[in-house]
Amino acid sequence: MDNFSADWEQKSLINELTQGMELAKQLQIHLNVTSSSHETRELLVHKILNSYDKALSMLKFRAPAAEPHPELSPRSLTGSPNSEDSDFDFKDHEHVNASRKRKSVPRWTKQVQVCPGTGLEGPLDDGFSWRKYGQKDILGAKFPRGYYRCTHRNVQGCLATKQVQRSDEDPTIFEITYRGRHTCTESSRPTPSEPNAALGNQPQQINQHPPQNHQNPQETLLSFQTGLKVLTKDLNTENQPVSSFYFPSTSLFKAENYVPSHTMTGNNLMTTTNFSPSFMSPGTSGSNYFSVSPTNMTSFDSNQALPAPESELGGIVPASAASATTSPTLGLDFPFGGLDDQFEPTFTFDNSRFF
DNA sequence: TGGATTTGACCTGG
DNA sequence: CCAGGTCAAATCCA
Repeated sequence: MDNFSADWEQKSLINELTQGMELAKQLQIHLNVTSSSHETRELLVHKILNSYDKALSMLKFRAPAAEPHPELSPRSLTGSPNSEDSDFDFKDHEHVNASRKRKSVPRWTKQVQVCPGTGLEGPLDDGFSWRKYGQKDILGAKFPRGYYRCTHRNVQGCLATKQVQRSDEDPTIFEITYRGRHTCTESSRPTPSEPNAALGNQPQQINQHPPQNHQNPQETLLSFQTGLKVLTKDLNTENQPVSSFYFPSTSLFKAENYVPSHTMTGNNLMTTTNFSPSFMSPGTSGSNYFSVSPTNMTSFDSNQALPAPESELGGIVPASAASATTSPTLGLDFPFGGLDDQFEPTFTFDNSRFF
């Protein structure tokens, strides 16, 4: 695996950089062509940024072979969660190595901006069902942080959790940190039939899990259209270890998917939906699939990807469900008033912070 | 009535 | 010791 991964990763890296260069060339051409629309240019810019972002992520994550230590400890459902969660932070790179011990749970952050006027209440619906289990005031933060876990935790043992923190500087921005992958099956994924998913209003989430390719771009897109903007800055992911059960073959599979996925995504977004360029921000299409090291990807796929159409991230939102019932579901429910109604969610992944 | 949210207390890591 | 994260009882809502 190592060899394969390393090799694949290197190729992917080269591929991303090459792609970025090609896109830059295209952009240059478009800049000289009056007929080219602003959107087109912006789109190219986003793609370029995305490519570089991926490339950087690959370099950053090139970690020691990632290996998922799968510790599947089924953490006792009741047990102190900390163990798992505490996992590790990608925040510090260094920790990564050190963290080897801990099983880390994949973790990635997105920033979602909710724009007023969109009518979205919850900022995001990532397609998963989340249940809020806590809220805490964070030092230095104006707004409290909300803690959510997968609704199916008890039933299916899905350990995915997410934290939603509203930005101090811009209340319309929510930083969502996802941890762990969804191991639950469809339950979470929003089925068309499900109210959650269906809710058009909901902001959809945009989850992006790194690894994923899975999701229906279209669904996502639709959601997006609703009003979300997703900016994915970075993603971090770790791989998840847990997946012992995931299919072995993944790597290949992923690899294949991986590449294409971007493309697809990008295309879909653009063609299928009319996203505003902004939407496509670097993060967006690309970001969704951001770069995750192959290794990681592997893991992800299996887990999240599939199930998760939800969000790729796994994260976000139960809201959907919630939305149906209560706004909070999304996970963005903060007591503070109402932003919700009117924001356009933008997701941003920050890998940076993890590095 | 069941499921979800709220919220203060408790636990854990740095 | 402190801050972050989770638990769990109380409460709310459909």
